[in-house]
Amino acid sequence: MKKEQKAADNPAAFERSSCPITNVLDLFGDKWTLLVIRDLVLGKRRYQELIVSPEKIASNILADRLKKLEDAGIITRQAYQQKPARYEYRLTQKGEELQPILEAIITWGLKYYPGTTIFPRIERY
Amino acid sequence: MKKEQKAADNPAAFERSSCPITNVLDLFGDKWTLLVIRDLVLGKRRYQELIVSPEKIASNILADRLKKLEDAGIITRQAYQQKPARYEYRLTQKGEELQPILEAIITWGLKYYPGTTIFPRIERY
DNA sequence: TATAGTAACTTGCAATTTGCAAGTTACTAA
DNA sequence: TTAGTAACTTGCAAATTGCAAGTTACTATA
Repeated sequence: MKKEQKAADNPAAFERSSCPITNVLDLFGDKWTLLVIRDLVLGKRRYQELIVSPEKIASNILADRLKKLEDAGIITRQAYQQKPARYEYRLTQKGEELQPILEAIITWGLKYYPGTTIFPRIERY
Repeated sequence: MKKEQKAADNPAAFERSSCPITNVLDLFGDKWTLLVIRDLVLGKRRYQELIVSPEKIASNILADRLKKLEDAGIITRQAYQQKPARYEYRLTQKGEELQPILEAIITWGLKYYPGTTIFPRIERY
């Protein structure tokens, strides 16, 4: 639906409605974004670390999701070297506070998808 | 990616990986499915009740999501009259147990999307 | 008998997103 | 000069989303 028509119904200028769930899903409602958050929680930082996962995320999808998360203030992108510039991604406070959502999903998933197991955190110095 | 190649990497035959989050997102990782669950939690039962929401879900998307949720055992579809057959949808126990996920999303959403408010439950007899 | 209304969808198709796989950039190392 | 690396971008086919009209199986009304 056109943004202008939704705006008419929606004076506070949320994208689809004033429901918090709707607004969260506007950012996280796809199959990949919360998996990127998972991997950052587990300690991955660099693009090459994030691209390696059993789910085999496509590199244009990973790049797209990282950009959206950065724009939303969920993660930061920081250079760890200069020539050439290379970057690490970290969760912000806002991003860290997504963990209860992941935990609730894990709780439900472990119960209803027997045989699933939580992935280990990677060691970081 | 082809299902056969993923199956090779994935002996327990999960769609993408053995992570519980991944499996939950295989069903809920889109912008609409958790909103359908929200509306069922709020007491909506019939298709015409579910189709009316500020987010203006498309009727083919609603039908598609209800079918998927029924196939996954999250909701039931029961006739409330016979001629013509007309149906109500209810959450199963498995579906009710999604509420902690919605609650975690709401908690984060209320904090980070100021001005959002939780929708009221509808009165039911 | 004809017409209108209702609820629960289905359909055709355009627009958008996903995902494959190759390519690009800006460096360093050999 | 060539190869390697990390972080993406690109072109394009396949899949999904979403619009809006249509269908089905009934009942109500004139």
